[in-house]
Amino acid sequence: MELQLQIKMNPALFVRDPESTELGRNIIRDGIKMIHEIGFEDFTFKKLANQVGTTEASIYRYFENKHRLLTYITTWFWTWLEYQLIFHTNNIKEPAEKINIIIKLLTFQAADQFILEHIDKNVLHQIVISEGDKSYLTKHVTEDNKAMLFKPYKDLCHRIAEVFLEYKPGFPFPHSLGSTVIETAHHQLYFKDHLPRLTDFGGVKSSKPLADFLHHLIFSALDSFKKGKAKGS
Amino acid sequence: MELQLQIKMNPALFVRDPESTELGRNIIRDGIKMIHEIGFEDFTFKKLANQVGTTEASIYRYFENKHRLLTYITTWFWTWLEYQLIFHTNNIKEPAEKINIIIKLLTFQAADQFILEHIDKNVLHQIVISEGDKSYLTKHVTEDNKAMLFKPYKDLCHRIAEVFLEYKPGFPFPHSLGSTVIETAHHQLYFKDHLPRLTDFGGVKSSKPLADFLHHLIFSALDSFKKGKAKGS
DNA sequence: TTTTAAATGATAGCAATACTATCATAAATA
DNA sequence: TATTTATGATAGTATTGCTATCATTTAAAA
Repeated sequence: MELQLQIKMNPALFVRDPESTELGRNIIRDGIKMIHEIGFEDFTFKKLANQVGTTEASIYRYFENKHRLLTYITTWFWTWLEYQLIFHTNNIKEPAEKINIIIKLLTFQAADQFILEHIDKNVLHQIVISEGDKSYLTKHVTEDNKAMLFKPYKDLCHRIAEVFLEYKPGFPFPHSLGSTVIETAHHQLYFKDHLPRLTDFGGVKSSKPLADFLHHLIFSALDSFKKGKAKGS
Repeated sequence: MELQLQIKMNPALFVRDPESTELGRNIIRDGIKMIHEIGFEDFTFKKLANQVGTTEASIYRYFENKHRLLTYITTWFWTWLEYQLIFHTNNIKEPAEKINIIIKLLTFQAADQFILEHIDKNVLHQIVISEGDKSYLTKHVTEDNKAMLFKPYKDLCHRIAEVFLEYKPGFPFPHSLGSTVIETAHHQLYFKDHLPRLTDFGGVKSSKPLADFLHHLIFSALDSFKKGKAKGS
């Protein structure tokens, strides 16, 4: 059986649905490739048009601007990651085990059970690490947020928060711990490769030490919480 | 006594030292103001020139481009924050108390003992929260890092790491915890204001719940560590 | 199969951005 | 007073970030 998954994206993200045509899928595929190669700042629709073998105008028929395309692909990633979480934690009873799966997913150590022909997920992960924050670090966050553009990120965060609460009912910071863990996973990977002195894993190739760090961070935060007491120490 | 502090900046950050002239200081002052008002993406040297009452060309005599100006001001902030840390923890014996001061500083709850006439530190803090990450999330990080542009950030992180180690010798992730805490302080403040569902402090004005969260995160991570055992749980 | 609609290509154009260069003048320093 | 240094004024250029028009190809509906 070959499993073909289609992630339904928020229509507010695009002008014309890129999944509906060959050209649209090429724009996504080469867009991911190109943003990864030259970085979001140097990336332009003109360059992308050349790569895809189409015109600038045609790309604008799919995406309002390059920022929307970035939000599209990062959002795609969040949706995919939430699906991974649901899939991998299915039938698992122990919340502690679920947390371990979350850590594996965030550090990209879990096997993916389905293939998406035109999307290179490792490259996509790199983009989310290096450029992902830029999708919401803008003056139009509030507007974008109202258009529900960040819902997949919030859904993922909420789902993680629920697992934390399942493990430790009454824990007062499940969402903040959730977003912190997601962000930290990315930042620490970025720092490891580019600013290693900000981490303790400089020079290490494996993402295991990062997983250990996240593991320690999460479980110590949850385990040390005693009901009726928000502060540690 | 009026204390006038001059932060010596890495000359690689500028073409001509903006602290050396009136115009330079105006560029910094209005630059901070303007980046805060319209956001880094929409900010241009032409607009800044208009605001300052000078020409585009003159601004280019001080900074290579707007990205360098951003790095200049965020770096200034890190240097200032490290100084604050040194000042506020001076003569304090207990590492636990030092950690509490770090939390206060990161959540901007500590009083500043000196004035810098042309720099609005609250606005600067907002910029570091909203735009700061963009100074190193580029394709030229490695180059910039070699030019030591991020040294102040790394110094601050290292100093925090030292306090963590002082509190808990042998703790295996002092730098990662340091950078995580710095980043988390900023992200959670940003989320609180713009994407509140990613936090547990939505609607709360005070930064006290964030301070509580950071407090819990740090102390649980440090306290739960037992020698010879890297993992929690 | 025809007709009609939808998607793409080709081309043009325009205001703004991100610079670089030149020269004159004003201000500070030797 | 001579001379360096800083700024202002102005111009120019390639690229970016779009929008618009019209012809053509492709796909869907009649």
